[in-house]
Amino acid sequence: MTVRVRFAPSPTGYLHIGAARSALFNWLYARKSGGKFLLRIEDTDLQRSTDESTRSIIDGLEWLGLDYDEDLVFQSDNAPKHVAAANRLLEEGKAYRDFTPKEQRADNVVKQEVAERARAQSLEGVDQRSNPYRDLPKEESDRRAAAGEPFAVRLKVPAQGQTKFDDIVYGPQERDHSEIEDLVLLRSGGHPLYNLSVVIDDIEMGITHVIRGQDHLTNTHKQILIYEALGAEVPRFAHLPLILAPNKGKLSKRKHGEVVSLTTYRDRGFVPAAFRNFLALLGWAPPDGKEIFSKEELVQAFSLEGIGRANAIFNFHENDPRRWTDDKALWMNAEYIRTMPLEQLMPMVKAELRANKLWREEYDDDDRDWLLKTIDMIRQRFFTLKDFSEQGRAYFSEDFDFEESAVNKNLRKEPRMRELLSGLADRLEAVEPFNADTSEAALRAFAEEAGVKAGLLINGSRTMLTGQAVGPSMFEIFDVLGRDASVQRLRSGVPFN
RNA sequence: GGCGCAUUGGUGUAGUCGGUUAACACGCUGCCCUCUCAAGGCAGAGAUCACGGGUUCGAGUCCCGUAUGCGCUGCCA
Repeated sequence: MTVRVRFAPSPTGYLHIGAARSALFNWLYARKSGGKFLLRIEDTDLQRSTDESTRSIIDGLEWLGLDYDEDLVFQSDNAPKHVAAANRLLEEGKAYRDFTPKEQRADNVVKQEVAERARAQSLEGVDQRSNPYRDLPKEESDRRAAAGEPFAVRLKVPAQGQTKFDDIVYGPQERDHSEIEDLVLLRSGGHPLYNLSVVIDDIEMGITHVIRGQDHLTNTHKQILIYEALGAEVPRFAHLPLILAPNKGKLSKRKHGEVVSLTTYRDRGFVPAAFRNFLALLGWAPPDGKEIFSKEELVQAFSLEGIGRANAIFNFHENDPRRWTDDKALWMNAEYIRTMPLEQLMPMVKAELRANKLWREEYDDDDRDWLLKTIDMIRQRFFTLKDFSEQGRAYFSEDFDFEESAVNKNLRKEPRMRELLSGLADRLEAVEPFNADTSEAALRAFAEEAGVKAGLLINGSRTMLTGQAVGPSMFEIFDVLGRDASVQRLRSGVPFN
């Protein structure tokens, strides 16, 4: 049997990182087992679904490198099949029409209301099979329907027994039928509801393994009931632990903002492979404790058995811009940026520079070697791709900013600094050839003659040339920037004004 | 309220059939390197394995209970 799995997001907003991880795990399992990874957009909630959201889901998957097989499926296209299935169950007496007038609920208070009603019911000991229409004679039901009376269609859950399944992650699960209400399959407008739709679509698509968030663990029993009523084969289930906010609460856009959106990571300079790698490690661990994985290695190492059961906390710091997302994610990204093959990094750097008008066409031919050398030098201390155009700006443009603290520390403290640097510029101008070694020799000699520590000139030069107090070795900067730019920047009085 | 699931240092995780000082990574501290900052190397702080019982010669590992968190309990998905 070939494995067929799917990622089935509802297009009601950005792609949540938790959803992205579900997609990843499904994809990994499919690739690992030589199966198919399918994508289905669950747009049955037409009010809330948007094309834009669908677009962002597809973009997000592409960014993460998760390619899907076969055609994209829109759940709404299958609505007729869902209705047909419900009608079949109705015909077979496995479902019934509920003529109870529909209750209107405001979406924002529904959680609370539902919980309260459930509490009240459990206190009163309400029987889940007590719906008066459950055993309405077929003739009467047909007659009332034909007369145009509105009704919902509910599944006739057996009064006795229980549903069981063996979750690949959470182990054996069972639930008594008495705890499950006769769930609604079709609402009174005739629209199919989630639990029906997923099941029909999963059957239709030949899904063999359902890998999804743990929030569906208890829903699974209802869905199994539908599979059974339909006489369909029940797939295997693997539920994933949830990703929680630092306060152990639900990670939501409303509360936590952009950190939960996958596109944020793309827009803020993450390398897709790095984020994918980070996501894989949230709730899953390989047997050998390895942490850095290429896509292929990840596929190779992945197994459903390695998935943990406890929810994971996504540990970001809301009020600290430097730690705006999980430390480990940031570290992982930096690790990728400084160690990945340069050829793979370059297209991303090019896009970043281009977006900030720092790209020059010569970088593709005449200055290619210079660019590679420069990128290789500065990438060592960068955390995101953004750094190439921000912290790295001085390497690509004469128009860069001086950090106030750097200027104070490295330039203003020494009153003679301006003349010293100007003197250094004179020396560098005479150096032949001009490179890291010769510029170092020249600077050290000049420092000795002037009676100052080399470090003073080195740090001063760094700030003059890059606007910053930190960065690569000064002599490598001289080498990369070249004689002309170096000398010119040393003489510019800009930061002193 | 009911039902379900979970609980190992700040975070992510490892801990096989129960067996000496609970492991790794991120983060944190210090030292080395050094022109700065990283990286790298070294050292270190931080966990009575949620709590309470029990089984056992011995429990993070098995059993029961409690607490806490999360999920479900909807004509939302």
